[in-house]
Amino acid sequence: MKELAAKYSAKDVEDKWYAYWLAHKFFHSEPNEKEPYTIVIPPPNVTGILHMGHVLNNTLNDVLIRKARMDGKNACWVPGTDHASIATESKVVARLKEQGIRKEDIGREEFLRHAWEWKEEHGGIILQQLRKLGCSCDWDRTRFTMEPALSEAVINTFVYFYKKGWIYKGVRMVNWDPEALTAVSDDEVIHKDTKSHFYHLKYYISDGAGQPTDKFLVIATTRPETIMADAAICVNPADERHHWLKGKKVLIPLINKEIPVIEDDYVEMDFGTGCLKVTPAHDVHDYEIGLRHNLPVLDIIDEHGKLNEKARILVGEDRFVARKKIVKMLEESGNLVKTEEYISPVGYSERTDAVIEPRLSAQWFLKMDQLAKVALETVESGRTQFIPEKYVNTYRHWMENARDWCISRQLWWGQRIPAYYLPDGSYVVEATPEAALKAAQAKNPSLKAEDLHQDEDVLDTWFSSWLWPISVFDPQKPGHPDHQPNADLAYYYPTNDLVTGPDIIFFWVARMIMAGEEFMGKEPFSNVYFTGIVRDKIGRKMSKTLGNSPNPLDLIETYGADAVRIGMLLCSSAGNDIFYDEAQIKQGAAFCNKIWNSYRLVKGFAVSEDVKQTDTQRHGVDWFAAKLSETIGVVEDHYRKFRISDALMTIYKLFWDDYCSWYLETIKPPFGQPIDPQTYKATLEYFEALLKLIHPVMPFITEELWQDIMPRKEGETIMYAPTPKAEAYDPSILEKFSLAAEAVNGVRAIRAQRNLPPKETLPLKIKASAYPGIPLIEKMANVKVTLIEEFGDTQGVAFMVGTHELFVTLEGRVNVAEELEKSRKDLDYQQKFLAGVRAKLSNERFVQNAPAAVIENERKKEADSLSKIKSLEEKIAFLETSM
RNA sequence: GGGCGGUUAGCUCAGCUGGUUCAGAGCACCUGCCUUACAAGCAGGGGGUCACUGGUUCGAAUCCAGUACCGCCCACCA
Repeated sequence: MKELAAKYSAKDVEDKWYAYWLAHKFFHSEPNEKEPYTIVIPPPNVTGILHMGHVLNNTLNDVLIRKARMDGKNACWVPGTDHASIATESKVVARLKEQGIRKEDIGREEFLRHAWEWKEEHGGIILQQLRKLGCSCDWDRTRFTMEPALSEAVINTFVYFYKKGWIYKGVRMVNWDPEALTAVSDDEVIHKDTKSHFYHLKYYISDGAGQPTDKFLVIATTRPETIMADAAICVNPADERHHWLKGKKVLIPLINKEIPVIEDDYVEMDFGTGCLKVTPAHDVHDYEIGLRHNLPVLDIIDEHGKLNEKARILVGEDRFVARKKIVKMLEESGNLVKTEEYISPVGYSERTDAVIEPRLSAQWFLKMDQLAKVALETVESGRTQFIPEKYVNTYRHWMENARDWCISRQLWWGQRIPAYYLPDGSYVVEATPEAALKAAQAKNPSLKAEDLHQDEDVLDTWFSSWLWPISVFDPQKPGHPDHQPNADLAYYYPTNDLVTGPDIIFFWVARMIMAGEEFMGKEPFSNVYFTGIVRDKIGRKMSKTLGNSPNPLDLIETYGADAVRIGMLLCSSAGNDIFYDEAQIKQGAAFCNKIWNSYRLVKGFAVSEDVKQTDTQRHGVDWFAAKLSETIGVVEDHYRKFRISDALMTIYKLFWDDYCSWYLETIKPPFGQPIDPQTYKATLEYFEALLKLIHPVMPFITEELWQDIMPRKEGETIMYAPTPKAEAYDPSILEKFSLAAEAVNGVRAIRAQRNLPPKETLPLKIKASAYPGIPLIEKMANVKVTLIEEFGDTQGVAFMVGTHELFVTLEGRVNVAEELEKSRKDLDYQQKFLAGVRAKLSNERFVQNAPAAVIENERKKEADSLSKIKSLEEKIAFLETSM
């Protein structure tokens, strides 16, 4: 690099270095004798595109992995994508719909062909986008949850649990998504308070022959369209108001169907009317009551959420249309007593936002009790730590109440459940059709392959991603606890850190822990860092419909990847939602520019053997060495505690304030003059150390400049430069420097307040026999320092650094009245402060109870204050005489 | 309805087991500077009753209790 531009241009360097890193396989890891450091990526949806949440998450991952790499560990970041069953399938369905094709018409095979096509077209775009961000994933290890080996792992796992007796098929009330036409798990249902109505309906008592009498009871319901499926009316046996109903039968309005009145504790007496209509097919609790009382189940709503012929009326109507219509009909028939406004929690599908319909269907379940128990222990024992810790509570609560996991989905995109049905309706579960046939023939030797029919459902996506930390290394392992782990798995497992959002703590994190414990007997990661959710400036979630989500690639294009990374990290403490603001990215870009320009300065120094290092320069060099070591200690501590944004801010200030504003200004030779070799060498070394420190956060600009500091060989990279280590240093160096710096600040403040030109050298008197860093003060503050015993009777402005008194003489330019007023104010403050300290010291109980160090400190405060008061009084006296 | 977390400067947040002059940082803001690395900059500056109330203590932003508001998780009183 010959001429450095005045501004840093990210565009010119990012692609270049990323290509260089790839060409040299710097991201690739193989097991070796070094300590491994492993991260598996939270696999994004295969057809997804990069959003701000990904940027946050993957920036954090990349910072951790790059840091570990520079710390000398064998760092491996495994990337990949998730097939995302529902999300992908619904996208493919939508696309086919545009072409006028319905998936039912083309059949499974053909549909899957389209889906794979779609995956080939869109799959992996997001991984390309991660490259733009600078992510140092081991791309050779890229995995996909539905690639053959990983699918096999999923199937094996299913067979394993089935044979263990933990997977069972059962008819259950499931959360049915009438839009996606599949069952979803409890966790995929979002309850939202929704305005609805509470309809009070009259049910007339039957005369025993199916005719209404004039007596009736009143029930309250939010779902009048389901009355045709009522199997009973239920009252609490303790409810005296309803004792007269015992043994009676009532008639369902409109269809006049006779149903019994039953009694069950479940009914709350003081809710609604105390009479509950029991509709076993369309409500979970009602289903359970139905089981207890042996009630018939009548399912009147089809998979699309429309009333079927069993409803007898309103057949073919959508459930919500039917609701409106039936209310009208009930009103006309006189059965509607009243309608109340009512807000109740309604379940919505996480994916499609359709209102969930409780629906009875045959589904596959995985028992959770044992798995959850073990996985809870993993976290409670601290073998896996959550950052921040507060999520342990959430986790515990869920684990203690985990319900069996509904793992079947009525979809095609995914791993098909390896259950094979025999003509007699029984089934066998085996990993392959061949094995299934064998198992079937054991039951019935005459069976042939074509007699078997595989279950139509696929498995929940999470049933594959829970294996991720294992299967990416050794897909043979899941489902085979006795299988000897291959070399990769043995080396990389357990992984170190997982960075993910708290929204998938149950979906994914908890289940990975379960699978890890079950198949490996060991937790899948040591630490889980939960990020916050990225929100916009005013706190709204980023969403497509709101249009408040910027395209990260545009931002990278505009500001550079390093700037975007800084922008995301600046305000992201673990577990806190982060409020995205483009201003932060601008701040990142400004920092890039600052680094760039500091390098321009350093690189522009002419070095001459004939020049000797000055005292000031030596002072600066010694000081920064100490400062650097001190700060590295702080940074390491932040990293250990996963306080990434604090680590970043600490380095940011070290670079900007300490290195640029203090150090460089201190050692900078006069304009046009060369610098001595000793100082130059130190300056470059410090610069390089800073680059290394900040590299995990800003990979591109640091590589660009590191490569330019000195000639590097092909194949060298800052990526593998060791993290700078803190050296032992003398803390008094820092103390002395800060005394000097405070003197400089004091003079600068006086200059600024009084509008004194920076070019004018001012006389600075210090009342002391010695003061540290006088040459430095003279250079930085543009003053001429004299050490004196008394100020004498010259005019000027005094200030204090600690207990030292300093004085800028400004003969004839001092507004005595103003100075006097200011000094009196200071004196007043000091006297009050002293009074406070003395009150403390004269408090017997304080002196008795407080630790010695604290008392000692109060004494020192008292002494300091007294000395300040003394000099203020002297000053005031002097000023008064010169009025 | 149950649980968890939060409330500190205009904004986003630090402040670990109570005690250094503890009330902080970054950004934003104000003032003055085109000082030959950087105006994406330099120097200086203002700004907070630490949500509220009470308690514990010699001493509370920090510990305890209550109140208010905010957020998250869990939970289908039909």
